[in-house]
Amino acid sequence: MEPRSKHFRKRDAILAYLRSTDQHPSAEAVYTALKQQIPDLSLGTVYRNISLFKDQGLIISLGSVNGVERYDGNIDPHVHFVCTGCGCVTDLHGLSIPEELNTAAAKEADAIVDQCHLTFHGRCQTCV
Amino acid sequence: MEPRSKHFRKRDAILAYLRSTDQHPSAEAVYTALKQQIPDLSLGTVYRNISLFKDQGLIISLGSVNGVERYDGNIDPHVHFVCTGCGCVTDLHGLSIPEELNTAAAKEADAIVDQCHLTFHGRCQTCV
DNA sequence: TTGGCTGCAAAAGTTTTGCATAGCG
DNA sequence: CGCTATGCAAAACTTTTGCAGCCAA
Repeated sequence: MEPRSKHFRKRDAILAYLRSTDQHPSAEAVYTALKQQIPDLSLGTVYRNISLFKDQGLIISLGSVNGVERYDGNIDPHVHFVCTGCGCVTDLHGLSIPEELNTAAAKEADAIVDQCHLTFHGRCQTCV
Repeated sequence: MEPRSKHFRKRDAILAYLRSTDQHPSAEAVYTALKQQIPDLSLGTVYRNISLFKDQGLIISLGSVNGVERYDGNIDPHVHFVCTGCGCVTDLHGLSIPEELNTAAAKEADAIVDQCHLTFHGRCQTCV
């Protein structure tokens, strides 16, 4: 993505990074990764922009893993696996969430449902 | 549940409370609720015991809602709805997680899967 | 006496926020 | 000249931890 202008350089970089990786990084991880290319980036800016993206629906939060919130720039519904050992998060693209669950959930919860997260927890191969 | 002894009075109370409510409380909420009956309860004790119960598999963590971790004393697999407005968490007992997803997930993740969380996010009736 | 549970308070870690500055239009 | 984005540092908040006291065996 071409930066819109110098003014949005950092905001764009943060979103681009979240979209480019499948690591489901934390705010700190985004900061560390971008700090190399953008030395004057500050952690506050990362948090502020991530919060913005979340509100705008440009990214989703996967919730906390070991006390740290993780984010996903891929807002297509998909399934996750979280390793309770190393905290890695991987996509399970082979699985899908049955379509009928969404409407059934909205009906039973008597609510407006806008997201559905299906997450498996366990131990990855290196952490068994 | 009858307290085993004075020695375990608080531990038992915390677990009993988690099992008795369908509110999916945070540590602070457990503390506040029990503080009335047990005035000398401390927040550290709640956190310590909750952490213990989690390790023992007596309760499960539902992840963070608005930056606060929520717990469920019902360890039977079931589906949740989380309101992004008020942060309330409700059980959707009418839905179930398709059995075949579990084995498929373990296979694709090439991992040992021990938990599966299916959570819908949206707005409850009072928060629409 | 020993070992486990707890209160209390300090510490640690994460996330938010206030303020001043700089860049864009 | 506003308005927005940002750096920096302080603050807020949640959760963990060290230490001393207490109770049961």
